[in-house]
Amino acid sequence: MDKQTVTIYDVAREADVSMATVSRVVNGNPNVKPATRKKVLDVIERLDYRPNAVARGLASKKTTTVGVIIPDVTNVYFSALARGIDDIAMMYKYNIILTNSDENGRKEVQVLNTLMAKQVDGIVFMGNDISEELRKEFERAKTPIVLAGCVDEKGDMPSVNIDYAAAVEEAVKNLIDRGNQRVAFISGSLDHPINRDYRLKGYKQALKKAGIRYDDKLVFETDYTYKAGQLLQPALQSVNATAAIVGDDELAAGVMNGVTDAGLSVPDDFEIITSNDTKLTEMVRPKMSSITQPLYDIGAVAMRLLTKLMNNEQVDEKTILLPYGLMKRDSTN
Amino acid sequence: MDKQTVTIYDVAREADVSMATVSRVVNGNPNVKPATRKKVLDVIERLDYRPNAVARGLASKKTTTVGVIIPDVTNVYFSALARGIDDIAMMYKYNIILTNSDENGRKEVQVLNTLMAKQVDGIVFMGNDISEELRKEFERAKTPIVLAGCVDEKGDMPSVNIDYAAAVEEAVKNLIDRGNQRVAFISGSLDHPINRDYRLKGYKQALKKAGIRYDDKLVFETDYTYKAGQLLQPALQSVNATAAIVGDDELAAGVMNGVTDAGLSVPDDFEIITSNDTKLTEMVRPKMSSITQPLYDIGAVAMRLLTKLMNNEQVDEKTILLPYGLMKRDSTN
DNA sequence: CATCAATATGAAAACGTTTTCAATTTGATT
DNA sequence: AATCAAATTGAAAACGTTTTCATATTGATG
Repeated sequence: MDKQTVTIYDVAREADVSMATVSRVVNGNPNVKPATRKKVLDVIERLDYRPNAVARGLASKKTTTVGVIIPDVTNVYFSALARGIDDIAMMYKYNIILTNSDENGRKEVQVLNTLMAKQVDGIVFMGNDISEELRKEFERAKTPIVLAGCVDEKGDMPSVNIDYAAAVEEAVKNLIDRGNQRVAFISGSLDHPINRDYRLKGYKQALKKAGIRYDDKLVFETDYTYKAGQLLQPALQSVNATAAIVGDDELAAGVMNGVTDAGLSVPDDFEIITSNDTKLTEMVRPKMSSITQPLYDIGAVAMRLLTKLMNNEQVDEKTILLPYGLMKRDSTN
Repeated sequence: MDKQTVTIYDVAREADVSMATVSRVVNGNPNVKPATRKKVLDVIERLDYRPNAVARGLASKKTTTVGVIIPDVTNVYFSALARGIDDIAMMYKYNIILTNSDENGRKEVQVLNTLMAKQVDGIVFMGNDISEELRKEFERAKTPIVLAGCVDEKGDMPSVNIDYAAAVEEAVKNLIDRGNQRVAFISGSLDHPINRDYRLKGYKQALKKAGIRYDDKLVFETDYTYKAGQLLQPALQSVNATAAIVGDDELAAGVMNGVTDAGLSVPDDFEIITSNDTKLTEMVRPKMSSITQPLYDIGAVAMRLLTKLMNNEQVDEKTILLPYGLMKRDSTN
């Protein structure tokens, strides 16, 4: 009934060697005579011995597990990053402990502590904001942490992103160039640095270069949800917006459907550019033009960076910006 | 530089008690005199002691971690289940190690073994098929395993699903009742029991009850991808299908867009019912009618069931069927 | 064949907890 | 005051590895 586990000690006894030797062959240490290695391997096979990773973790102080804090796996943007993270993690023999934070500061702190208690070798953090409390926890953590799709206000943590300001600026310029004088800026909370310090900045910059006066009535701060976007239509109409740059694809889909459901035509009456280029952009009609981001790669590169940090390898640049683009689809002319 | 960790031993020394007592207060064991408890708690606070979960896992043979095998986090259907799993896991103080399997049998087996090596207390498995090899691994695992959104051919593993056959039958009947004589059946591989033994069976049953002859030209076996669905349009037209029951929402979105992009009208020329009721159904236009499944709940209930199994609690029913429904939206008349 | 360096091995000490069992203290009851 | 049960505590043995250090063993070299 009880799990009759076979331990390294059993193998050692059967193979008539010491535990140390078994450990060596299991870990591929070359200092083992081929004959001994074979003998041990045979016993391992015969006994169906599987090393206990927990014991290993205790002894070696390495768990080959990394923590991943994600706002919500259900969100296409984040799950794309998560996939990149997991693939690279697996490639380097790590597993990931995945936890949803709902962007809730308290939950984030708590989850971080659990992960540290579990002795993860590193952490990838995704989220739109880093609360002061969380930052403090990050600082006292001895474990390497990298941010993915998440900007660090103070700019000192390893991170992987695109240049959101430049991307938004380019997108907005694109809309203005086609004659849109009143371009709405729709994003999540402006408390989030990514929105306040990057996207909005790019937006303003584009207006400025085009000689258009900034009008804060055109700035919409909302939830990152489909529903929230859909409900925005009347407000957009009331400020005479003819186009919008939107910070999230689900949100953008909501905006677009709100607009079309109200009888307007996208892109003829209203143009939309969204920000994350998830597969959702291709599934809605019209297909949404978008800033393109290498989502999978952001996760993958973040994880790769983390492996280097965990290995104490020299890393040249801790703040990585990946290239972005602009993909024209059918929500713009 | 090296992590200067404070251990239970440090606390014991400072508080002038034994490790055993510290362990007791940390674990909320009631057999500790209040005064002692306070003394220990104070030292813990002062030293900022954090129990090492790995050591704890080794000593107690419990890791409070469960493994989750998922085909692809990026898939809305599965990520919805995953979210339910994680929430309940967290509620019961478990963490989840999440690994993508890509439905690749070899990878599944390998991942399962890694999870077992890491001594997870339980496993939730999602996937469309259980290969023979995998089944064998499942059987020799001493760890409880539950299937979520995944039918077990042999019917002996704990699982949480809906009654796919009945749901599909009802959906197809719905289409037939509105006059559709040629209803296409579009799903993923028919090698998967869920398609072959349940959905297709429900489909045939509905035809039979309506007195319509089964025509295998109307059965389309394809990938669960948007693209695959989109490319199906010519084939659908060539067999004069006027409606379809589709096994996956992304796939269905592809089918629908393929049809509309070809100039046909949904639902007037072609009706569609999809199967998973993910949020995607609301985002496309027309919105897709769907079999409704309590996705989040399937994950949640599966995890809850797992907690019972892990605790050796009595469970009355190991094969759980959750209620389904039919949601009429705009892809049907 | 003596010597020395390299190569293989093993003994035992970590790693940081939980848990068992016995010992001690406490408090209530005569 | 004596007794006994219950409540608290501590010592030490797990848990299953890795790793250090010393010891054998081997092979090459002069």
